Amino acid sequence: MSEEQRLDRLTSILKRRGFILPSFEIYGGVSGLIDYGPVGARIKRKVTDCWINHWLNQGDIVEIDSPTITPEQVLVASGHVGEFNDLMTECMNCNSTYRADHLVVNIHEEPETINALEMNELLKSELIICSNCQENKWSPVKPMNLMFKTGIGAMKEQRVAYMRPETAQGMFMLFPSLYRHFRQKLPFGAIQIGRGYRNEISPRQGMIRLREFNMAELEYFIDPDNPPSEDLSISNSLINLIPDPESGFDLEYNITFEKAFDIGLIKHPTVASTLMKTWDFLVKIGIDTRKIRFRQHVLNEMAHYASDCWDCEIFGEYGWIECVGIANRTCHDLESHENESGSKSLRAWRSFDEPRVENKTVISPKTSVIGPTFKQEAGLVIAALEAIEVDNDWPKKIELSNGNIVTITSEMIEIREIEATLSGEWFTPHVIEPAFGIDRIIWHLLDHSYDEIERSGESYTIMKLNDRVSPIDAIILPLFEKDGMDVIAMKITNKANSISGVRVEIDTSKSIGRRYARADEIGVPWTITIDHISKEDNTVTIRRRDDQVQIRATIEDMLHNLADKTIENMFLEYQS
RNA sequence: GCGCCUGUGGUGAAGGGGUUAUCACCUGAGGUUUCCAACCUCAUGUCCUGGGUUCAAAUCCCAGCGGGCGCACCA
Repeated sequence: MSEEQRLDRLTSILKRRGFILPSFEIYGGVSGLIDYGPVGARIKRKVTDCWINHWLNQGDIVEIDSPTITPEQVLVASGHVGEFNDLMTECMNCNSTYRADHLVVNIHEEPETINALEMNELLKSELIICSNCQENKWSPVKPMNLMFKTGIGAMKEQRVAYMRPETAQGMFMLFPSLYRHFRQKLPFGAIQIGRGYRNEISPRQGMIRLREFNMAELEYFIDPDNPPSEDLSISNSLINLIPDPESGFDLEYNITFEKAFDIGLIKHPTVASTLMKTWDFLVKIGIDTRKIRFRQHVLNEMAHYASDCWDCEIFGEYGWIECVGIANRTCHDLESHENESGSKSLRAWRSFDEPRVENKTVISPKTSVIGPTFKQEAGLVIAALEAIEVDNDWPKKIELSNGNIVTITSEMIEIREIEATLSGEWFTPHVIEPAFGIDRIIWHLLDHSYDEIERSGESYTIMKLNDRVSPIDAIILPLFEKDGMDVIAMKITNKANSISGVRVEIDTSKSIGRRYARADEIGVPWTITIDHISKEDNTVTIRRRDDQVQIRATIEDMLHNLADKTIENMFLEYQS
């Protein structure tokens, strides 16, 4: 079997056996959209369930679910509307396409703020030449919208909206509710699994770059002055870490998370524990530990909201692919939403250890004088007085917010010493976010599990998925579909499926060897065979997929272990 | 978006301006004491879509759609 063709063989088996297929194929298909077939959808369900439990088990994290249709304002505040509407231009000589803001970066301070008309003018500058052909004949710029735009409302006056490019905004929208739910104590987090949408220019590489994809994100809200940390010494795995090349560290490390944090490679304690939990999850579902690495973003690669960022990359047929992004989004999102919406409920309260007593000198307006003097402008006068510095230089002229200048005399005010007791303060929480690309993770899970072996001169395929993520728990096989074996098999199937959390299927067609082969191909870890002896003594054979070892057990024991997910323990004397 | 290559049953391939398009595997029905893709009989095909050239197009040409690679893009 040639290694070069492995990707083709894997892709075709995924299609043939109902894991992953192109969407809308009878209409020609749409690039960047895929279907999970009957086998793939089961695996996806198992992976996402496992992910949800992984985080919920932490105790201070809850699950939420929010709409994919998102009003424009939300995405203006988050920065996506600006970021996702880049202007593109084309070289009229050689047809190369560029982002216009990248071209003018040397002649303009803030390229991202330029509008289309300005940009067309700037591109006429002789300084801007095509790096491909050295000409400077640029087409008029066109916006490249990476978000799917839609409108809320069926008739006129639609409110502009977009399909969400990430699930995270849902968690930020629910911050006030989460804050109450957790009885106003940080840290806490919210997770969400759902679809995200990006209208990619050119989706490529099978299911790696999709236009509609499954994301799983955690927003973990923390007090930046008191960031929670976990005991990193519980993990002694050596982790492949690639620091930012400009950070002054070596190019690559293989060290524990604890060590990486101690030497300052991972700077933030909560980021460090998030990296560790990300690693734990990937290992739990069966990603090959040798094919995981964490790469620190260089400063200018970081997203507009992030202050510290690591990618978790997994190696597969397409090379190293970013599958999880771990970012310290700081207070960016909550603060932006506070500014955009005017909401005051996006903050948390931090009590001081000791109440702070502050003595202040303030200008206290005498409203009994100011009122009759300034009449309807009195309110503006009081507001203006609050903003000026305290001194004893009266009378003085001050400017009101409506532009009028008024004279304030010492009779209108009183200079007073006041004592204020502050028991705490409001602040905007920081957010640590791991964002998992579920489709990319499932791709690599299948890639790492796909095993091609040779058996009696023929190639043989085993999908070595572990119990946690296998599409079904077991397949029930009557050796013959007669003599009562079919009846026993049906009984076992019904009984097993009535156990909560257990899913089995029955397969009666073709020879027993072929049925084993089919089960191996879709990654079923156990096959249960009913033969003539089963009728005599209620025993069946259990076959272990990965080494074809068989044991004999009673139906009762088998069902018991299936329910407890402990079939493996029945093979203890056959350790391979 | 641009350039090059490409599209034939579920999968993998062969062929190719002219009756009914070929093969293997898979799948379905039946048979066979059938424990690792055994065997026997039978069954199952929009040659990606649209337009053009032609007496005749799955085949040649053009466009679209899909796939691969390169450039650009991937906040």
